[in-house]
Amino acid sequence: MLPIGKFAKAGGVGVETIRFYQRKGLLKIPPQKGGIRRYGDEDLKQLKFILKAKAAGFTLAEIKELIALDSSNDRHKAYELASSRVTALDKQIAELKQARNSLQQLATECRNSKAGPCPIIEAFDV
Amino acid sequence: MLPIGKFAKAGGVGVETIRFYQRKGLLKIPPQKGGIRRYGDEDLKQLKFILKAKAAGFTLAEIKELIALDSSNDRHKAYELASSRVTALDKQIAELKQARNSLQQLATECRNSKAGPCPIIEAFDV
DNA sequence: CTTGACTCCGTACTATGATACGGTATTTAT
DNA sequence: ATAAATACCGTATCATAGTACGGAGTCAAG
Repeated sequence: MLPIGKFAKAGGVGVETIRFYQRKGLLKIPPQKGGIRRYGDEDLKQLKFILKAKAAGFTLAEIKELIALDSSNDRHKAYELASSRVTALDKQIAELKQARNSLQQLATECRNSKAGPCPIIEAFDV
Repeated sequence: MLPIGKFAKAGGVGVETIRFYQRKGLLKIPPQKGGIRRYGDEDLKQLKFILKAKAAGFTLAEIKELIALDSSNDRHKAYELASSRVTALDKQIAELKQARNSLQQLATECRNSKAGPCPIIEAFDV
């Protein structure tokens, strides 16, 4: 049973982030021993859940929803949330790829051409 | 020469966004006719520059830098900004792809399996 | 048994990118 | 010529995701 500092370190986040998640209702407040909260494996699991979902692009609000589904075991809702996130990710990835390729193109042109205005600036200019 | 409302519409943004960009120094304040600002082609070009650069993932602060480069014509700096943005985009795209694929996998599993706990929740849980 | 590290709590502040509000001035359409 | 629609300006507020601060309490090691 870890105090908040070690718990945060175990999750790779700051102490204030833990407290922030608690205030947001994403992490429950564990039982206290003499005013000091002690965190166990379940809490760490929950924290890692949050961090993984975050890495998948879920917002904290969506993560809160997912956590609620955990109790209700509403697979359909979970499926929908995941699917719409996949769609959103696809869109975002496509956009970023597009931006990435144009930008790469411009950077190369900028390096290869000596005369005239910088192609990078110019491209955004038109 | 358009007033701010039509100018904003022409760029596909809100009036307040124009004013916000002006305050941030991204858009210059055009000459006024009796207290009312009138926007021309150059202003629209500048606005579209900002929007395109934003779409490429530049922050407003970076865009401000790019705009400054426009005047100084510092190709080397522009190349560096673009390159580091390409690198950042590559990293971001890779991460999103990873997240996307795991999530897709989970969504499929969730739909195909009937028994046991929801794989989506479970995956984040472990 | 004290000193230093850690915790708790509430509140405030940060960054980013807008968006809204309220009062005044100006423009435009009828 | 007057009323509705716009514009101007400064300030405030929002959303998201934290980060920081100050004072009081607690814990652990020498």
